Amino acid sequence: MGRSRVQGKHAGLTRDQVLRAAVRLADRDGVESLSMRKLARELDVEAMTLYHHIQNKHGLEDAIVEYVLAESLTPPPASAGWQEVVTGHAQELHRGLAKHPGAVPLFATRTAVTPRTLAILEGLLHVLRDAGFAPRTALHLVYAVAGAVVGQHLASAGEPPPPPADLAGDDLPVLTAALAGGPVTLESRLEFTLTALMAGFETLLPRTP
Amino acid sequence: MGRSRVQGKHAGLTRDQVLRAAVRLADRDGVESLSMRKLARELDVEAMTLYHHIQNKHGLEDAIVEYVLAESLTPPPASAGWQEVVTGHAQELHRGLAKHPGAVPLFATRTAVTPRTLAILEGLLHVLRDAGFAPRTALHLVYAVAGAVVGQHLASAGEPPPPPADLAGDDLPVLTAALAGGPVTLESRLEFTLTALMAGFETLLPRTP
DNA sequence: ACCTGAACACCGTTCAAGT
DNA sequence: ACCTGAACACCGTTCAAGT
Repeated sequence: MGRSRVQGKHAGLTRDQVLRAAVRLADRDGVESLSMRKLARELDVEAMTLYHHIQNKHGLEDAIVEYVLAESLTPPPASAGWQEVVTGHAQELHRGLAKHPGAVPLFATRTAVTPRTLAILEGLLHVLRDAGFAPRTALHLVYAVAGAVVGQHLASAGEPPPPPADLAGDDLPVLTAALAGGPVTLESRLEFTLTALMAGFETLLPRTP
Repeated sequence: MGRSRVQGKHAGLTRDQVLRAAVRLADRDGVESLSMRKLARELDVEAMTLYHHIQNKHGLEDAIVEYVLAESLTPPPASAGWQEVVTGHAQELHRGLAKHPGAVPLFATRTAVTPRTLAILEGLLHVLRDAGFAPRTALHLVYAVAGAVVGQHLASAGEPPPPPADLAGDDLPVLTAALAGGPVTLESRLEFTLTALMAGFETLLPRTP
């Protein structure tokens, strides 16, 4: 709002426009096919122009991850139970990745450490510590949940989920039985993993009967 | 052993040599910098020669994943407790990834469904079913473990593990406390995650006192 | 059969130059 | 300040040709 922009030729390409276009392209065609030149074309600009808004391609990838996280994660409510807070965080992360499937592979290699994500992390740790977890245990717990969510997304980000049911024949009876109810979906895998993790976390807590 | 190789010029580049060189280069420089041309140079051969042994770069990446898994995973002992079998499998996967850090990012996008990996999966499912898990639950369990191991490896495959201790100041007291004992390592994160998962799995089993 | 070389359509990024 | 165009050093892959 209010930036006067009558200097050059196209005038006024913002970093935010660049990032939004990058996320859109990644979601449409996949990150691996996202190139500086293609992104520039999409923005009706020369490729070199982008370097005024981001450092380089690495920086663009980091920024995409930060963008998705900023859009998805909210500070945890300080007055809720730790189970609620942790599963809520997992769900936010899950929805963010589901909304931006093209960005998922970037979560494999890049990490976004921003003031905002650090503040959210601190919020989670605070709730967990108040619930009785030691600070370091709480940090491990958050890493475990985040790693599980990202890990399950990545596992289904590749090719279409391999339906090895046909290959099975009679050699793989238990696998065949397991797949009889249809292919295992990302959602069901994620729900199972988080349920198991949460149940496991409970056992780490000192008894409070 | 025994293949006569006196036909062309260099004579006798095998697929296995190609794969070994690819894994070595990936571990040395990272997958993202692994190129057909570089790999060919390493093997003292023209880039196009590689296409006689692999379909294309995609195929090479799949083959690297298969190579690492074949090297790391063994069929589970049929006569061991399910806890032993599952944690053993997780450890094999962990060691394989630790031995080939350059290949780790590939596990994010590619999946290796070979007769061998399917047989190992069936072995795991068999043990779990005998232990009282429903086939589909067993499959979810294996996916949860594999996703956790890969997820934790990926989380630390990126940049040097972010040491946000200094950024913390006084705004992030619980995080600062959590990091007081030094940075959280891949090993400790993995151990915590697997311990929590295993504890969670126990609660899914019908009581057998 | 196995390997080569030139060629095509791309990349990310630097640098000097334009307005 | 912001944007451009040419240039450099790369890519993966096709294709026709060599032995």
